[in-house]
Amino acid sequence: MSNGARRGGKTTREAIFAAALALAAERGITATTMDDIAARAGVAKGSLYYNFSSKDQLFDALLELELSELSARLASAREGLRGRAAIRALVEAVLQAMQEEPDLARVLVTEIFRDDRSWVRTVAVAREGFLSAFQVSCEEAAADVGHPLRNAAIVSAGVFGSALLIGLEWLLRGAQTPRGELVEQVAGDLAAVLG
Amino acid sequence: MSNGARRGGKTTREAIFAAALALAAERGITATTMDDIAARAGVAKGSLYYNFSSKDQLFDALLELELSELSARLASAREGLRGRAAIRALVEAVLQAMQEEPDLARVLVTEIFRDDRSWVRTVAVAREGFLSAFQVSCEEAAADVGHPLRNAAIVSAGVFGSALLIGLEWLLRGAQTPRGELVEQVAGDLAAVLG
DNA sequence: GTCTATAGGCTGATAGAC
DNA sequence: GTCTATCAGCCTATAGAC
Repeated sequence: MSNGARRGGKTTREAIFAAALALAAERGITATTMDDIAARAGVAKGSLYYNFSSKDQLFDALLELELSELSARLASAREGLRGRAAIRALVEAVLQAMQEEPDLARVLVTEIFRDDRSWVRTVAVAREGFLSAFQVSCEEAAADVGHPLRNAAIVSAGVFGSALLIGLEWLLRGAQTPRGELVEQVAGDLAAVLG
Repeated sequence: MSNGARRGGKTTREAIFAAALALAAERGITATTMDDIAARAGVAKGSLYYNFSSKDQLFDALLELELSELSARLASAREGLRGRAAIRALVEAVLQAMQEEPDLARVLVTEIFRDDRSWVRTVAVAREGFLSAFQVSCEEAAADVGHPLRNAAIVSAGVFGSALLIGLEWLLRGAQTPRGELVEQVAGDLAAVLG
């Protein structure tokens, strides 16, 4: 087949990515072998090395693709909004992403704190992008209520951390409450509790 | 040597645990080999298998030990306190643990979301213990301000998540602000921002 | 572009001396 | 209890046919 071969509607590259992401979510990247990926993708191992120069490079490319899509989603969620409304939209976008791509969420959480891998830079850049989006909105929200932040970077990390664990707990419980409602409820509850 | 042999003040078992934890923090458990652990601990590989039946069992024992110590610390931090004061004490205890044992923090974060390992139950039990400590205090705090929680489990997960990412960001920036001050500041800032 | 076959290195685990 | 020596299996990566 010519470049961009298709298998059941997917290019070979896409099939490889899908298999690699699913397996990495199940057992972690290190424990995922090239044989596993080839088998799940329905291609031969040789095709993996035709499309990617190594296992590390495969996962670096996969993470870069997924992270750039995620960044775009967060950016568009915040578009046209500011302050508290923007924060709520960002949190809701995080929840939506976790719900729609739980495999990606799991891989990111387990890889985002590692610093010895070849894709550290890819992940670090994305992490900072997420946090800075939250930080801008947090500073706006604080200014809006006349309460300037002393430690904006740490506060926005806190908001991001809430969003992550709230998402995990929510998914664990079957994601019953609708996203918008959940964000509204929990934001109010957290403010009351932290006072 | 008789049972409980010592190497530089540590029993062999302790030396093995210390080496295993440090290596797992650097590269993850899967990527840490028994040869690495033996070399860093200054013992022969045979001694690893004399003290533990397998690599999985070694890490299960390590995590169980560390998690039970962590649980005890959180429980004693909350002792005699309720509501907001208890929440602040819990968050501060989390920050202290992350500061004093960054290796453990990193390993826990990366392993806590995996569900295919032999130590899942060990980690899951600890996770639920942490969250329920937060949940009790959150419900008290909410009741104290006449704002009953609609989703206590999710809200307490949110508080725990804040504590985790706040701790990471704080450590990343050199842990300059003293813990107590940081918790007080950030709790107020978060409440203002989330409104 | 995709396949099969195979090389070469590393890893978990065991056996047996001391 | 701790050591050294060694094995059997698995994993990344390459070579070459089609």
